[in-house]
Amino acid sequence: MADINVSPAQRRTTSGTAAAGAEPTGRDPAYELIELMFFAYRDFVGDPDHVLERYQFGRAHHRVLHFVFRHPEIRVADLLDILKITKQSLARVLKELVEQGFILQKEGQVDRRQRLLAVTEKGRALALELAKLQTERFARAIAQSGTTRDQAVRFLYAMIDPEGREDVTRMITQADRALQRGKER
Amino acid sequence: MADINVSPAQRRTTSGTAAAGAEPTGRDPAYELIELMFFAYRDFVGDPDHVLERYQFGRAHHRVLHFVFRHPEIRVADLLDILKITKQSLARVLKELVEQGFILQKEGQVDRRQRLLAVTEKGRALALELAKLQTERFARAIAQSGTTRDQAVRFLYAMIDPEGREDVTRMITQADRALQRGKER
DNA sequence: ACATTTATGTCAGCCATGTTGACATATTCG
DNA sequence: CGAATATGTCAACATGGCTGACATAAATGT
Repeated sequence: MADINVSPAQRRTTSGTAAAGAEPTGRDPAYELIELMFFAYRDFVGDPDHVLERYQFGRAHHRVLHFVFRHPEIRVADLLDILKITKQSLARVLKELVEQGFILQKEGQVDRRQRLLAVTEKGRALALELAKLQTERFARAIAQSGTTRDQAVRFLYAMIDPEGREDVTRMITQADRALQRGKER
Repeated sequence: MADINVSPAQRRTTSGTAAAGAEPTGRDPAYELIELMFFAYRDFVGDPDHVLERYQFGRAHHRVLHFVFRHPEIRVADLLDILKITKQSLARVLKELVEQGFILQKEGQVDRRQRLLAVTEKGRALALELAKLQTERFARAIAQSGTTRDQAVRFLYAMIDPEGREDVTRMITQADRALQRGKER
């Protein structure tokens, strides 16, 4: 309650469309938003970064751990598809996560070529710890900015390429359901 | 007007505080927001990435070019301070930007140890092109999400570490003024 | 005036994480 | 059975961070 910050927006009078004598070549660049996005993301990933140092892990490990946590028994190919990296890149970090006991691989039951990935209890704990850090940042940001959670969701969603939105939506709801099933069991 | 998208938020009923029989260890992780932020940022930097390929530049070049564009005659030390990288890292990309005529360095008038950095006309053009791509993404996101620009600004601002906010605010307003002076001249 | 500090540059090497290309293995499928 | 698929692995390379050490020129303090 104490921390309603003075935001840069309060110093602004106009926004967007140039009223001054500029060329009519589209709209004014939104430098403020661009830079805020840059710094916001930097801090957003900064929290987990610090924790991951404990295990000599980097952001790549975080991403793998997070999405494996969110998609228990995910196939390697699907994980690659989410991360949009090559299997060689994945192999390096995945190897370390497996060796240190955060993730385990098991042979697929229906298709034995598959190496299904899932987090161990240790992996779950770390993934949760990192997610909570980021969740708290969002909670603070939402509260302090006077936005609603849904506004933030809609805004970030709309920042994604239109072609990719459907996939992301599907992915998220699917993960939510999978995690829900895990809890019930 | 045609493109009011169906956002993931519309499928949700509750949000945040767990009503189910979970442990009262803080709030539910905001996986949706976390992942949306990840994909939003990926696409946000993706646009410039494609353009930069033309010059064999990467994101590092983009960041340098952008902040030099925004802070004409910036000192090397100040640029390092904004980017939070080492001078050795900066040197590599800066060298290429100078060699290819996007940025020029001039000796400081008052303190001749300084190498003040500024974009050339070519550099300005590229920086503007990239900024416009990102601006369009924001404009779309704001329009389609039914947020206001100020809401977005306040939200992103509040995502930044509290300790860093003042600096960011100061930096942005200062850059705005510098750019304004440049226009008037 | 001279010693110190400051602003910047540079060399060398390391690390993390991405890439491509080629090839191996096991399994499934038509 | 042969082709396609899922995965793993080896080797080499690119990018962009990092540390440490050292060099130079200019400013600054006593």
